[in-house]
Amino acid sequence: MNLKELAEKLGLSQTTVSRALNDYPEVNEATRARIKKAAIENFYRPNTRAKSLATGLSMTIGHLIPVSAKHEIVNPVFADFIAGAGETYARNGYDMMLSLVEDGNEERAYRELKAKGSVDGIIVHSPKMEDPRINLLAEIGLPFVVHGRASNVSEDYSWLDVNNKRAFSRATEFLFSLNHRRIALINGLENLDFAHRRRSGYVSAHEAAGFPVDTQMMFSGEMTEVQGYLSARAALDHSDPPTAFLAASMISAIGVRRAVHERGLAVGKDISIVIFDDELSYLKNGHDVPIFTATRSSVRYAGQRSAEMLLQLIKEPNGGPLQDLLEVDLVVGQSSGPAPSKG
Amino acid sequence: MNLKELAEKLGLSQTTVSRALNDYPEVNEATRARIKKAAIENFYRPNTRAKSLATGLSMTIGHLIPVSAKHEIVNPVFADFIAGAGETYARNGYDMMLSLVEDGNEERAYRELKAKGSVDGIIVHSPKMEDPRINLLAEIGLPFVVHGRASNVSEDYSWLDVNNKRAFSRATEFLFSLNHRRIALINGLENLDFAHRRRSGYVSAHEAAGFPVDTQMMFSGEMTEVQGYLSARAALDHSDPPTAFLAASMISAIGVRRAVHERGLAVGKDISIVIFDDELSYLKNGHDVPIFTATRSSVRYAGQRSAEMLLQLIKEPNGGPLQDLLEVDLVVGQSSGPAPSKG
DNA sequence: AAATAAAACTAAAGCGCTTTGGAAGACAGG
DNA sequence: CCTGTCTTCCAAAGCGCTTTAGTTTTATTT
Repeated sequence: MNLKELAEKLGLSQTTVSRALNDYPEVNEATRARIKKAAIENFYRPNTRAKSLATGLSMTIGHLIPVSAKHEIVNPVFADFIAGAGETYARNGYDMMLSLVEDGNEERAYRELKAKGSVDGIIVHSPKMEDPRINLLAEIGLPFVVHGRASNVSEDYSWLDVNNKRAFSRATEFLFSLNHRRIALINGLENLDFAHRRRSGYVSAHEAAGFPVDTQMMFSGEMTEVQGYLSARAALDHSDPPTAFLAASMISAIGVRRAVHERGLAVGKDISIVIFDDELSYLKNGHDVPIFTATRSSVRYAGQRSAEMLLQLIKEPNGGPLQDLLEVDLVVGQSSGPAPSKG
Repeated sequence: MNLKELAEKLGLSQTTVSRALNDYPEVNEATRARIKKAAIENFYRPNTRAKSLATGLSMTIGHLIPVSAKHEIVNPVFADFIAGAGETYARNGYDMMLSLVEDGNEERAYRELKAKGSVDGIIVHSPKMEDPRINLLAEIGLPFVVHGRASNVSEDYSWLDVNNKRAFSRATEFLFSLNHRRIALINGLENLDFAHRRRSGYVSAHEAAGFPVDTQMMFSGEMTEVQGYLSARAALDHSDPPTAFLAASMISAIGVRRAVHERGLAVGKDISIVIFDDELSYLKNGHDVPIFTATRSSVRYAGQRSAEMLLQLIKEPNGGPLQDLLEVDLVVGQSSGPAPSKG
């Protein structure tokens, strides 16, 4: 059933029917009611493509997921972020389009999206430190919100980020307060902006406290279980091993824990672990008592907020860049304790 | 730059330009070359909405993710499945649309998708045991492929599934061969079809071997770490505790391992764990030696294959239902060993 | 009752593409 | 030179909607 058929059925013009359904004022309330009733009864839904062509709005948001050809990893926080964003889109009548973009193809992909008119706005995932995509998108003229930030970008742009630096300095300070002095950092890939900020939080806490940082205790890689495991093993193999680990995600930490157990060490006693917890729905940090002591911030909420910001930006393109910095909670769990006294 | 402008620039009609770009024969090769060159130089991309309206094809595949309002969990295998499917779509010029559909809203959501004309086909995720969506989709008349199967469905439909039953009977038999007789099953939600099949594999292996099954050793729930942990704890609390666990996913198994460690038991020695491994990119089952003994099947590949099948189905709607049953590998890792002798 | 304003409706254009149905030109055969 | 056949191009319709510009009907005022 399309508009024409519905209009004929009602003995009205397409114009009136369209206006009635879109709540324009110039239509009698009685006829509007009649039209809406008929629309429901006939399960009429305007064809999105036609509507989109007529209005110039696609009512679709694009999510561009960078995939590196080398390490084909899908960021695990992605699923929960999408779930959050998806809720917001659904509530506002927007669709969500996903594109996997290979490293190096980004510019073409973004320009194409604009040229093809398939989205009204974009969420940028996993920004790199100096991410060319941001200047590019500003140039292209598509509204966008970055999940995270990029460090050395000239443009003023819209973003939603977690205060990664503060999260990691707090976590580091917390471990200091338990007398840990040798803390291994299991970080994400440090060409990604968030990992860079986390590292800087870790470093600045050391500097503020006057404790030395040892680059040999700083590990960086994909945030996988295996990477966490391998890094932790390397750290524990060091002649002066750490008494604590600071892990960038629940997943890395699971790898760390595996390495620690393998050595016959007890988590929370011999070795403390503090993590950054994105509150992934399938990897919750325990049910009552947190498994890991953590700085916590819901990535699902981040998805929701980012989506809201983007829709706002689409509605008011000159509303200026929107920015939101989420603070983390520090929750104390079973994985941290005072540093074992030497000897 | 749209078609009209490009045509004017070239001093040709829209018809000719359109035909040249779409490789229709009735255009001189010289002019075709000239047109294609100009298209590239001007970064011309046909507007998808207009094209879609004209052709009646949306060139978009819909993925409908069921989300239950109660347990807001996003299936973790989803990200990798999407990554696989996304590759295939990109290669074939298709876009991917994601919709989160709340339990109970499914019928409306699916009919809407058809009525709005926003997709050419659908991938159905997480089929329940008697999933009404399948008959519904057949009725609606949208091509679809189910990732998994539904058990009691009258229609003959297209699906791609892992041989879950065989995977779990093999895993069970493997544990039997190591003299385990008391094996706890940590399963997914058993109203989901795959979990049902896995259970039936576990049960049938017991029956074939003549060993009794104890429903108190069978656990079912969301496939989260916490659920794995809680189930394992309950199993170990039993007066006659298991010597082995069969876990439906890497994630559940991580929870199981946590519970086992908590009791001071050693995995692979006191307690064996065998898992079903979807080869999630961020939760690989070890790097050289597998962490867990596992039945293994790549969900990313499943995504790729499902997408290929769907595109095939769209191309040839009468190509009959396509079906593919993937077999698993059994890989032996560090988490399994002979059952400890009693006393 | 006529004049005016407001309300309720409609015809048709337009969004950017594809595609149908021709038309014009080139070329060959008789 | 005429006819017929290809080849190559084009004008215009159509996809299903929104929206502009305009018309008719109803209500309000004088």
